[in-house]
Amino acid sequence: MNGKQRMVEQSKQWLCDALINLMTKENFQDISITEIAQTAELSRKTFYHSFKNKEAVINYLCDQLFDQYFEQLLQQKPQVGEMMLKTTFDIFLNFWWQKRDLIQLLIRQGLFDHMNEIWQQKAIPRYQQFAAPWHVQGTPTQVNYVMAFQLGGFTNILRVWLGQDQPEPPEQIKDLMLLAAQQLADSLNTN
Amino acid sequence: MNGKQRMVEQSKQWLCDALINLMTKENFQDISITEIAQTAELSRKTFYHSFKNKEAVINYLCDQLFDQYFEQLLQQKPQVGEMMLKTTFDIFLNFWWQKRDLIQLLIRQGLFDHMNEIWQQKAIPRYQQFAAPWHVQGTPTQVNYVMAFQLGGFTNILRVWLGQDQPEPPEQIKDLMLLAAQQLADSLNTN
DNA sequence: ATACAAAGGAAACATTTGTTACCTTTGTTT
DNA sequence: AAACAAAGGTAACAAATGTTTCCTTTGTAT
Repeated sequence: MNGKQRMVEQSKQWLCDALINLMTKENFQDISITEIAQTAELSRKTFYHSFKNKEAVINYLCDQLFDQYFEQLLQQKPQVGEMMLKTTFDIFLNFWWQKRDLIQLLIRQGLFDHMNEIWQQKAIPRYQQFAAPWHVQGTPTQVNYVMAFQLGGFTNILRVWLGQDQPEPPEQIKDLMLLAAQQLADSLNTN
Repeated sequence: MNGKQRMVEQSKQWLCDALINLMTKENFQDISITEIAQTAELSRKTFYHSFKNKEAVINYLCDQLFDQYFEQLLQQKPQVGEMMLKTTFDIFLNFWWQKRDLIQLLIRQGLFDHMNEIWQQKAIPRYQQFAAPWHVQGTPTQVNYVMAFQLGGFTNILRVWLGQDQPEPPEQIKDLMLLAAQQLADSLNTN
């Protein structure tokens, strides 16, 4: 990354930070571009040079979050076989526990689904080149749906978990998630 | 419902229809309130009387969809025990298959998560007074997470399914969903 | 070192948004 | 039937949005 690009990225980051900062005090809807630019000590022109609108800032933020998550997942690459689901849960829960302040802010501002949209769009292609718990056998279509189901389940647990004012520590949620998966499995076995 | 209320509901419905109509031709972001009002042959004043903004129209629409779904679910109330999960899948898939044109429109316009948000918020309290497949034993917290997981899974399958130009017929998806649940169950049993 | 391209600032601009004031129409109540 | 309240229409309004013009600054390339 050269100096020019770094300059742009820096501006984007400042605008992001400004928006997050404002969101702790004010409703997302009521925050104006002028306000964001002023807080970031940049001109409105620079805002519109960096982003299309307010939502695009959230997109950028979520993109970054997602990339961080995937980086961490690749480092601690869960091994296929036993414990894989548990390890994946662990990485998932610990990552989002670290980011809980930001996520709670997004949830309170009604922007969680915005994140979810980006998450789902980026996750599906990425997981296709990666051994995930749902990567068992099956046609590509089957894998896709199995993945969608589990990914949706994970994300929604995240929503419920961090949507609370005082979320439980990640270890407790891990047990609850295992129970959730187990109960689903049981409801199949009664047929 | 008296005539006055009916009048308001009628206006809301016309505005809804107008927005849906415009969304088939134009990007949601680019549709102005003026345009919606003109298409509905009502004044901007009436729009602002009925809704806070464009998003509120989508909320209203999604509220209606949700209520319709739940009505159908209560009519065909799946019985606890065997086949419950399958019956629930059936109702779910057939309902959304009927509504696929609208859902596909929402997905293409990036409004699926908007629907998801409303869905999740309304579903969790409702399902608490209703025997659902995840209503097995456990503390309220446990039931809540089990429910969140499955609900998120269902919704995300819906996204992937109807996000396609030519979605498979519901029967095929039902098999895929059962497979998804089964594979999750299997990945637990290998531990 | 100079020329060049990309980024930022200032300010003006048309549009859109959300709100308001005033008036007319319509359904409800007594 | 008369009075009233709620809804719709017209038109004006301030504020915010998104775009443009012109100019300055700052890295990059030759």
